[in-house]
Amino acid sequence: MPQTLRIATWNINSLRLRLPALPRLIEALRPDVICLQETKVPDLLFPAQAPAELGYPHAAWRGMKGYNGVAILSKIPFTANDIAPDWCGRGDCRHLSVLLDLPSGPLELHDFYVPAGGDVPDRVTNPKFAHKLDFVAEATGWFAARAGLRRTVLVGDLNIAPLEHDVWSHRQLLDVVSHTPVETEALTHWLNQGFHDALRHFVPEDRKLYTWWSYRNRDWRASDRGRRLDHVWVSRDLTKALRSYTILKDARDWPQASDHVPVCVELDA
DNA sequence: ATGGTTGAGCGTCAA
Repeated sequence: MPQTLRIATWNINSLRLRLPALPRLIEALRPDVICLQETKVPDLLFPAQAPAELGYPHAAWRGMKGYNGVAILSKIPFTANDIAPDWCGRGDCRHLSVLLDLPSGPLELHDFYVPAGGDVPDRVTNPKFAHKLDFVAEATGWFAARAGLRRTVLVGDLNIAPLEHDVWSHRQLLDVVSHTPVETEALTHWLNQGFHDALRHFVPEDRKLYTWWSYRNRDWRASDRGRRLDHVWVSRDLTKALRSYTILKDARDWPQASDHVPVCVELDA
């Protein structure tokens, strides 16, 4: 009887503001591990007692003032896995990795928050777009150098919707940051360094699938101009262990909702 | 082409 493991990922867009929403996520998804992005809280101001109070006694965080920030909350013990570089040398708190201490052996977990990239999809005139492409290229190279990836799960807000049906209108978004060919090709190249797209494992590529809806729509559900920016990837050896997925679309209607909704994948671990 | 909204934290900047 294999033990199942549920890993959730959510761009919480301010941990302190949306801490009251975490019990709803937990009730709905019952995750063993929660990976958060855009915590927007410096490490010294992180509510250190909150994870244990929520039933997640093992926690790690990497944050800064105002922007970015990632955190991992876990029911399962883990050890820090500080093996990655300081991406693009910026110290900007976009990645955290741990080794989950499972009965079947350690499982390597990566929580990423990829730069959004600004508004103009041009690396020459827009330094934020250059940073995004450089970040993805550096991450791709780093995983490429670790050939033979196994027992590894990568989650997070990757800020790129790679497939045609990961956006509401492929044609209208080809020039919009998050869905430009240079980004979607770069993300696919990163994925191909030993990973399998766990959400598209369950949902055929010709079906629309979103995890984010802009705040800038009066009725997000009616207009449904979504994008799939949040991802769960597993190393190829874990493909056969995938059991189910949930995109918690209802969370987009929670009070003071994040513009991203939680995503959860269950696998035999 | 533009604007639309939210968060951090008090200027605008980032998304």
